[in-house]
Amino acid sequence: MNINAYDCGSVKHLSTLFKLLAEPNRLKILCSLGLECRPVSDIIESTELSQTNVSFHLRALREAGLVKPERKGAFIYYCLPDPELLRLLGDFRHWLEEHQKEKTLA
Amino acid sequence: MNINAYDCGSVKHLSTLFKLLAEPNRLKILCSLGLECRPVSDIIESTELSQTNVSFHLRALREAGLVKPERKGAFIYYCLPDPELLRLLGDFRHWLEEHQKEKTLA
DNA sequence: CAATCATATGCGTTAATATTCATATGTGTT
DNA sequence: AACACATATGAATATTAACGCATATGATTG
Repeated sequence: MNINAYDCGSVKHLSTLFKLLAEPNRLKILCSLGLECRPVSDIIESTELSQTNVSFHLRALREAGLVKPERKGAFIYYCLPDPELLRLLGDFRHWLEEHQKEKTLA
Repeated sequence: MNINAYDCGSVKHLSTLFKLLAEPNRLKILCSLGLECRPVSDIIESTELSQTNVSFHLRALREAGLVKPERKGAFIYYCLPDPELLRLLGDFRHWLEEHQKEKTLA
């Protein structure tokens, strides 16, 4: 039915993933986590976002399985269950840099 | 000032890129292009979107340099100037699949 | 078990983005 | 030059998502 040269698979899933990553504050949160597990209070501090806002974004990330909460006493630590994600982000960043170069050259 | 474990570089740029990719119809368009150059009419047909809408999204992609227009007579062909982008999309898709597995296992 | 701290949630407001409609521009054809 | 076709654009609307406030929940400490 479709004459696409390239199958992107479930566009829907990809797009929801990208939507999550497209929000600057969520990206900040992911980066502030890095490979470590950190309590929400740490994230609030390092991102300088409001508590409500951090919680809001963490929920989105959590529900998508991009971060995983773990209770430790009164604190809830969040981590990336799959740090591979950071590598992918790095790949994109790298691509962006190259891509910028080409654009300014052309 | 910042105790981030991981530097995601310019979050801003990454986020604008992801924002572009987060729109399902834009993704569709990119995939419908694949490695080929195609006139807008083709894109309209294969994505089944309205002409206006395709044009709208093409503009966004064009302004970001993700697609490049080239006039051929009355037609305007669009291509990916850097097909590497498709590979990155593939990486993400692949990651998503793996990630889903893990989630359902856990 | 009251008080306090960490985090989450419901709700209303606001801002951003997509979509459509009508119309404009640019190109090839007769 | 008039017409038909391909694509773009402006304005209005519709949809979606972010943010803050107030408050709820769950855990710890005295």
